[in-house]
Amino acid sequence: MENKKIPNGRILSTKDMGKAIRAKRKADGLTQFDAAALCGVGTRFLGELERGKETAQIGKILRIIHGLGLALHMTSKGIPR
Amino acid sequence: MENKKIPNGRILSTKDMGKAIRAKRKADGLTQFDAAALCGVGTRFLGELERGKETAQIGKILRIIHGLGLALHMTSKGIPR
DNA sequence: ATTAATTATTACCGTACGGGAATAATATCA
DNA sequence: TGATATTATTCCCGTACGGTAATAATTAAT
Repeated sequence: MENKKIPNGRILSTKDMGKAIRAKRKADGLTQFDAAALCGVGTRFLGELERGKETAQIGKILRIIHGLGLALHMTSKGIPR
Repeated sequence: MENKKIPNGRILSTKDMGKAIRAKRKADGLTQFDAAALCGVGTRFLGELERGKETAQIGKILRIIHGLGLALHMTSKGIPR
């Protein structure tokens, strides 16, 4: 929700997700153009996702996440699996 | 990707995500109807998401995840944050 | 085995997603 | 500071998302 810090990569909003994706992309020294091509999406999509677009489609998001070498985990709150 | 087991809630595909969401919903004894109402989405959306729909929109997905008391985390592969 | 509950499928329809390209705005670099 | 690189915005357009309701199919309960 708040754009400040993301405690241990917890995703509460699309903003959080976008920030994490952008951070990884930049850490790897990729432009949006490069990363989009690498992940098989358009630059428009990647840019919008990084800016926190709520209507972005999950299949494409997962392609970006895995294409950039990120991992996504779902747990039950309070009881990590 | 394979629909068998999901090691520690790792999400590699929309199928994984859908299975995890359905599992939590059932563990809490909710019908799709109840859970959809709880999370503010339609039953159609929830049903499709649980079945692994790739074009479901992330904003709505996050509503369901948090509405059901699940948590989502993104990490860099190999180096947990 | 039968009934009840739940889920999947289908239809209608208004809104909109995202590719690709061009251009404006912003950030980075020397 | 000026040049270059990168990102954001805008446009066109074909495809489609998701709410709602009805119904078929499947699962659960008795």
